[in-house]
Amino acid sequence: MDPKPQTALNTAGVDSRKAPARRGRPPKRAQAPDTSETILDVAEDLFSKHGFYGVTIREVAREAGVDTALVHYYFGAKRGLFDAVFLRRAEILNADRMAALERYEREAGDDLTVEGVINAFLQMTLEWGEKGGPGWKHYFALVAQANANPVWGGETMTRYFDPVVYRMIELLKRAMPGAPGEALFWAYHNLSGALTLTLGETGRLDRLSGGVCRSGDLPTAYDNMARFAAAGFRALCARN
Amino acid sequence: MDPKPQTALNTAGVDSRKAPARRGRPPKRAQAPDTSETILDVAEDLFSKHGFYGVTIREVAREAGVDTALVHYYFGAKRGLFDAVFLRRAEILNADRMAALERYEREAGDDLTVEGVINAFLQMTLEWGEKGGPGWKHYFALVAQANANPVWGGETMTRYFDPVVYRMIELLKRAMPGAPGEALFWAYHNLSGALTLTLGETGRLDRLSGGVCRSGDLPTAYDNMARFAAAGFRALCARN
DNA sequence: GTCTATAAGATGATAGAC
DNA sequence: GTCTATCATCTTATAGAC
Repeated sequence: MDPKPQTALNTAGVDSRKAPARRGRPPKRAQAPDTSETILDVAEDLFSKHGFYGVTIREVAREAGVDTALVHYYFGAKRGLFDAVFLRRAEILNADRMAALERYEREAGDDLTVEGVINAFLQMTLEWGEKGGPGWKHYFALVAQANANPVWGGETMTRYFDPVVYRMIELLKRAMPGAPGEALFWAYHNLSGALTLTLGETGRLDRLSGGVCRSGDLPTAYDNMARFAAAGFRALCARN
Repeated sequence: MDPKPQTALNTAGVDSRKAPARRGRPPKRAQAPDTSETILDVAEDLFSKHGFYGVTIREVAREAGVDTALVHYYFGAKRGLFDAVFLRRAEILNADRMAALERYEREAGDDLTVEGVINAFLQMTLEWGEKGGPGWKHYFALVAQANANPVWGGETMTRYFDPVVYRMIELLKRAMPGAPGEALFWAYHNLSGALTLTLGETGRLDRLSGGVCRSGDLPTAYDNMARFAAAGFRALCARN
């Protein structure tokens, strides 16, 4: 029923990510872009564009060059495929973001700043967005839509991404001693909206600005987002 | 083929909105919650929860208590139904927001402030969200998802909502003389993300904060959003 | 305006051969 | 692991009666 459990999916090779130096016994199927990864890549692309109900198993199978039965063989029901897509990069991203926050904490010592924490929090989405290839772009577009979904969005985002948010808020509390917890949560809510809109790269800003600003210009987008959010956090957390 | 053109849809009664004092000849079918409005209400609810592909004409018809053929009779293809849902409140909202900005412009005279402009921009989404009933909540959830959609989101948001954004940016230029146009667009991008996440009321913040903050507490959400965004606009637009 | 009936095709999922 | 074949169901959409 479940020949390839979801929790093991992320151990397979991920496009564009350099494999660490090999130690001990080689992981299973480490040599080639295997079939299940191809299916996940195709599903990720299609789900990110058309949503869960807008994609058929047949389309995924056709684009991946396999039969529909094989998709069911690997992932069970359609929902299983979707969950596997969501989980694959979530685990990588979470580990990376947590490491970035901890690296910043170490390097900053007692001189934590709001800007520094926010930059550390945003750093890995910028890096994967810039250097992760189309797979990561599709994934981020999927996360952006999950964040906006009123039915399962809140629950999904909480389940996958809250731990790293708590870690960031913890550091922000040290950067702004005395900041009310409520204000930190509300400020994060605003940053979260800005971040997921940026992740989506929907092109709206391009049209609105007549081409002056580009959704795909991630360094500029993140620089502006970080400065906007830092000022916003300060404004909400200042005692008055 | 099109017995009820889309541009006329919004002239029918909208739930929860008080009709203005009647003048001249009464509008067609002003007396009852007519069938096509019921269909739109049901479709709005379902589309906002499950997206375009996640809703079937049969579901809409069943919930509305009519036959599927009647849905096609009023709105043509499924896409026509979706567009009609989207357009109905967009026209109302645009007129209201534009009026709110112009009212603020008149009242503020030469003393325009960043906070004032942002509050005027946000005012009507807060009011309809608070007092518009479930129909407006569903509509806002739908807009939130449109804003996050990478395929048609950018184009859709531009088409429906850009005029009022240009008006706001124009006023912000007067509140912050010398602000670079690029910075204003990037700042708006961040506000737009925060606003649509707020509109979605996905409940994520409730879980994240352990109940301390509530997505449905709109006055608090808008107050924090306005202060967050005002500080963000100032930070990005300051000459340095 | 509203319904019945139905066309014409797509869908998720599985059993079983290789 | 991979494919063929197939089931039972659901889908959008329309023609035509009332």
